[in-house]
Amino acid sequence: MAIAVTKKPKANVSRARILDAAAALFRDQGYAAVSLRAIAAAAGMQSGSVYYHFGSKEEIVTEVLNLGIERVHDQVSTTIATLPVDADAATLIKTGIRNHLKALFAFGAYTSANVRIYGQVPASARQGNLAVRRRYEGLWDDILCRAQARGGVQGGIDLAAFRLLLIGSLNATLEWFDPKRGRVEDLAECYADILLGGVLTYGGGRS
Amino acid sequence: MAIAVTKKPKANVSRARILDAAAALFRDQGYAAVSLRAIAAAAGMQSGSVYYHFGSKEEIVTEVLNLGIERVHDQVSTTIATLPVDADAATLIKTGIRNHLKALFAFGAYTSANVRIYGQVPASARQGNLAVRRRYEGLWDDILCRAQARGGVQGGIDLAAFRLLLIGSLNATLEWFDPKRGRVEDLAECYADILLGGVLTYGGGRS
DNA sequence: TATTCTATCTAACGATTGTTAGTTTATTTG
DNA sequence: CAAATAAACTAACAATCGTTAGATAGAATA
Repeated sequence: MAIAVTKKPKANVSRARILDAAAALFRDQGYAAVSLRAIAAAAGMQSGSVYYHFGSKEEIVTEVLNLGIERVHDQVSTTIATLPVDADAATLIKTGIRNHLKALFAFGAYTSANVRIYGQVPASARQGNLAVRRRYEGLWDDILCRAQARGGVQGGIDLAAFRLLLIGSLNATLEWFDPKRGRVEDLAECYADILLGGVLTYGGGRS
Repeated sequence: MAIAVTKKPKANVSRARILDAAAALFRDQGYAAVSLRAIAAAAGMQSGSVYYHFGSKEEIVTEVLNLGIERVHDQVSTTIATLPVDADAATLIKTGIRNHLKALFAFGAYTSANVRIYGQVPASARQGNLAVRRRYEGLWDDILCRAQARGGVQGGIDLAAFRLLLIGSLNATLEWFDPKRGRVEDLAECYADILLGGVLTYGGGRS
């Protein structure tokens, strides 16, 4: 009988195609401008068929929003976990920045859609995204807190404000940086240099 | 006869009401989600009447986009101009940051709308906003270049990247900062401290 | 006062929206 | 092979969309 593990294999493929199509369309045109017919067409099916996989347009956008954040969360969380326990503040924050940016552009459709349409999605979809959002903010709070505990952060720095500045500036790169015209690693290095220079105590000692 | 300067006084009032209403609605719901009927209702008229003042929905959004940037431009440009010619790098950049944020929240509907919907507006509206955008980027390039000439900027800093990081992080505050719960001046101080500490040569010398 | 212009309203147009119901074709299971 | 389930299709629904045309008030002008 082989191993009957994968249930409904074809449905999962179609589901993924719908989500991919929706994410790309939402990113480019916004939530309301994208019709279910456009999503269905981009996924290679008729509009009615989409309702076999999702209950409503709202359900689709909620899943797109969640996937956008979860994929960045996983990438940052995983790579931070590989660092030695005594990693210094600069290494911690730099690793977070590099992998946030990497995930941002690797899953561009979902992450761009999230950044762009979050503010204009139905309230219930925003509500459905809140927990995942909070969880990612918590991950960064942990990273920054750990960096501070290692003694590498300036005294007067408001960690919550720094987290907002950091994530805000990283997400804004989606609006101008083209990964085909430059390496994401270089972008990360550049941003980390600027941001860390203002936060790390031992970043001083310049002329 | 008095001075017959102001032509069509009532039309200008209605025009402004339409733009105000449109900016707030675009900010909250995105471009496509806002109907002309909703704009008209918020401006206190019927949908057909809007077409007396604007030729199309696209024309409205183009003007909203332009006003959003122009008002920030004017505020920053004006305040920078009042600085002494020998103002140092920190003063220059800090003044830019403070007044960018002040204008951002003073004209919240227009500036938020600009930041949020620029990526999902018809191509022609984006095209109509390009010149104003470029002009504001040029203003910041001038400020940063002048700061560098005054000798206050670290050697390795990529000024173009810094400008993108700076404006990106400032605009992102629209998504979380509430001017009713905190002073914009304090926000500016906090952001300037973090951002400048990483760019200014004389920002070093910490423990 | 008669006329013209300004600013608005009303009513309708074809197109498109999210969604649903019923049907048909593949695929899996017994 | 037969029965059952999965996954798609077609066609239509009421509602709403941007936009237009023509009518109608009020204000300014002559």
